[in-house]
Amino acid sequence: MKTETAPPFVESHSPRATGRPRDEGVHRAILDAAYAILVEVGLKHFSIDAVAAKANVARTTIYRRWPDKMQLMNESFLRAFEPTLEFSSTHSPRDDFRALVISLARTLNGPNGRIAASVVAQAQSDPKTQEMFLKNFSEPLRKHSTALLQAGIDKKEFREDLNIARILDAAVGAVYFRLLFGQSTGPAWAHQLVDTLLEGCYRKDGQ
Amino acid sequence: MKTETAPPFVESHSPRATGRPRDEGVHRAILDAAYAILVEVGLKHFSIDAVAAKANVARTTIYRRWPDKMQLMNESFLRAFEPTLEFSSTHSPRDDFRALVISLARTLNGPNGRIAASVVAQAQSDPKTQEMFLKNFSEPLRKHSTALLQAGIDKKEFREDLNIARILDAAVGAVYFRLLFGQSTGPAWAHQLVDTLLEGCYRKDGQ
Amino acid sequence: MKTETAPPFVESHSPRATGRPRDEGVHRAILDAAYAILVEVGLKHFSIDAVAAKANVARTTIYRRWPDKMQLMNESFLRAFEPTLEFSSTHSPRDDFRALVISLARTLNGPNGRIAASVVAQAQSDPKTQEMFLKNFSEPLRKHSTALLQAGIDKKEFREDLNIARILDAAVGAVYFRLLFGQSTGPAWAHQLVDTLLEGCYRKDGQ
Amino acid sequence: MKTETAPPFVESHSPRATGRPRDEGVHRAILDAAYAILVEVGLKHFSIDAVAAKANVARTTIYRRWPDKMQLMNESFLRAFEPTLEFSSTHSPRDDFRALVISLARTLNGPNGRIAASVVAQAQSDPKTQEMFLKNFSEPLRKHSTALLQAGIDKKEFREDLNIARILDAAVGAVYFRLLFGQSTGPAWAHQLVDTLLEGCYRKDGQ
DNA sequence: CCCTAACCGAGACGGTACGTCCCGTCTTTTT
DNA sequence: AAAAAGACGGGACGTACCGTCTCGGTTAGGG
Repeated sequence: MKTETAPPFVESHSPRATGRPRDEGVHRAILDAAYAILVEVGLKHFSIDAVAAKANVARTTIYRRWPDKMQLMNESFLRAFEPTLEFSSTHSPRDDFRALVISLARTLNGPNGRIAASVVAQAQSDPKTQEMFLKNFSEPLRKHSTALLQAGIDKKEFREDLNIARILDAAVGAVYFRLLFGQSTGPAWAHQLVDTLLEGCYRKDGQ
Repeated sequence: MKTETAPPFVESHSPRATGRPRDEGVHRAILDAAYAILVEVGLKHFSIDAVAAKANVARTTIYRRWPDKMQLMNESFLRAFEPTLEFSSTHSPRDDFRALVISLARTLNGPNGRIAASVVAQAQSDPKTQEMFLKNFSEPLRKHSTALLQAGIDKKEFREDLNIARILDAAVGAVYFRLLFGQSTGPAWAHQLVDTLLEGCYRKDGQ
Repeated sequence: MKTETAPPFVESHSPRATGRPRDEGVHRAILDAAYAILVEVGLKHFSIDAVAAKANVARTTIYRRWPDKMQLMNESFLRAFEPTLEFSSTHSPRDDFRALVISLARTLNGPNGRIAASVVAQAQSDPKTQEMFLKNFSEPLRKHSTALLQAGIDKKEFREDLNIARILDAAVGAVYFRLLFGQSTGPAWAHQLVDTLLEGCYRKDGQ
Repeated sequence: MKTETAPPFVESHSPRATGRPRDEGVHRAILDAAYAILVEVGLKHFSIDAVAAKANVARTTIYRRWPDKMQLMNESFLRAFEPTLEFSSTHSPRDDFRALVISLARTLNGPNGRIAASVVAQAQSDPKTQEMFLKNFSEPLRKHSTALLQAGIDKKEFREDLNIARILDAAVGAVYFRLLFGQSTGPAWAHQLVDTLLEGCYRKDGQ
């Protein structure tokens, strides 16, 4: 009877067994170009031709790595937001939550905001983009936030019956809505938002 | 250089005295077709050709009335949401607010939600669409909601220092975020959302 | 008194009932450009892009009129050879035949020869081209030649059992073979060819 | 005393003394694949990729041996027609000539005909192919045929002033023309052709 | 018996051209 | 004038091959 447990963390995609290896610089150049175009001239002028020209790369080279425009944009988005996912954890749940929301708001207030908005727009006509956004970006953040708020409950700081999911819907939704309609999500605004939301989180008794 | 853009809502003074008058039925047929296409096959396949074909109308006829694709979509959106703007007012501010949010959530949960999502997507590369959405749709709703919540404060039902604007950011943002990412905004969810938000609105004393 | 005879040669395809009529100058410009490219730089560099550029026309305009490269080339060929189909008829069958072969040889010896060679090449991977060549170019010429040689038989100038089809195979084949392999088909050569072929056509008796 | 066995002039046809020798089987596999593709799916789908796939060989391996597509096709053609060049010689010039033409017609009537037609097509945009065809295929056959007809003259079987070159132009041209336009060159047809041509070759006196 | 140069597979890369889909403008006839 | 029909210039799409260029892994012969 072979239990035959597969090795726990094997990367199944054997990276490169044969053939000329891909030029990593090209990869970077393309993503950089894609990022720059999205930020500078926007979604409407984001075309494979434009990216290829800006990256000094043949159009075919792009198609060799990404099946279409949308996938390229998705990866461009992911790369732009990868370093963003550093969550700081302190003692205080409310401070952590505040920091998290403000961090999100600040990020989306900068150039990366244009990328995120483009991705959201694209997601309206591309299920893959939608899925990517949720799975690779939204859910991790949500998972972390949930834990954070739960800690607040455990510490008796927040109400026991707090509906964590809705608080997060509200916080994240508010930030995105303003992003999508050209309204800044600066620190002052973000502070107000968090304060307002936290107000409903505390315990009614002696606080 | 004929700009020739007829205003969406005809002013009372008729500028032309001669020539064949515009067929009003054609106007409706086009908007109906635009609506149907957006709802049925989505933003990606929304093209002037498709609308013209579905409306049994020549492409020229569309361009005579709308300067481009985007304006047509905008008007299609406005028409779809015009009858939605019925606000019911009862005695209780909290019930009114609840009703309002649930009404918005329900509307966006139906076929009209696809239109709204398309408009939001388009707004990312078209300032005019953004402006239209804010001015003709978002602001009226916001104005009404603000009054509603203010009434709650005046009635001493809500905290005096309630940040109305942020509560609305949160409520509206949450609904749109879920709309944009394919998550339903059904009544149960909407109820939870409102309950959670209201929790932070009440006065701390005996309520 | 109007006898009202229907026009003898009505084109059944109602040419253009509605819509903006096609610009005939564009048609000419495209065919001219196609012709020039085939003659000057040859089949290998004959591309839709090149033709469009030379004709100062959008690529799409070409595709609106011809389904693909090959059909364009075919029409270019037909137009180049249309004025060639003037057959002169004198009293003497042998002179007529001689004139015909020499005429064909001379035509193919000039710039039009490059077009014809390109068409023959293309016919090897496109049945439509093959059919077009045979039906619109080869057969008319063959039909006329057959009549011509038959007249020679009727006049007792040629042998009664003359195999007209084979004589034509030989004459036409010889000209094309030389065309296809870069050997000139000048008048001297053509004369020799015809003389040689005619030698087998005469009656054996006192002639 | 130096033995100095260094070869005075290096033979050009032994370029490498070291390294892994080329696999002869690969050479055959490639040419077989090229032949098969040309015969089965035609010139249009004859691509290096297709040949490589069919031969189970890397594209590089092909390019190491042939500079480009055209040269590969040329060699494929030559190999296909190499064994064809067996000329049978009997006593009778007219029979030999007849046999020769029929043999050519029969060969081109079979699968090899597709190769030959492809080569002729390619020759229209590649001088090297043209030269190859003439030098390696056409001329040897022509040289042999010329000798054969000359023998007929010498034997007083054919006319003294017979224009051998034109007779050959006619015979070969006729066969190729039919090949290039999808008309069979079967034995019956070939017989008729030869008979017709021979008719003009005989002496006028008592034969 | 190992060294080494060439072979072989695989595939990246810069390119060219293809044929398609829309865009928004224009030109013409019919109503 | 409006309306239908469709030509036109143009931009971008994604695909198919071209011929060149690295790679890692394999074979023989020559030292």
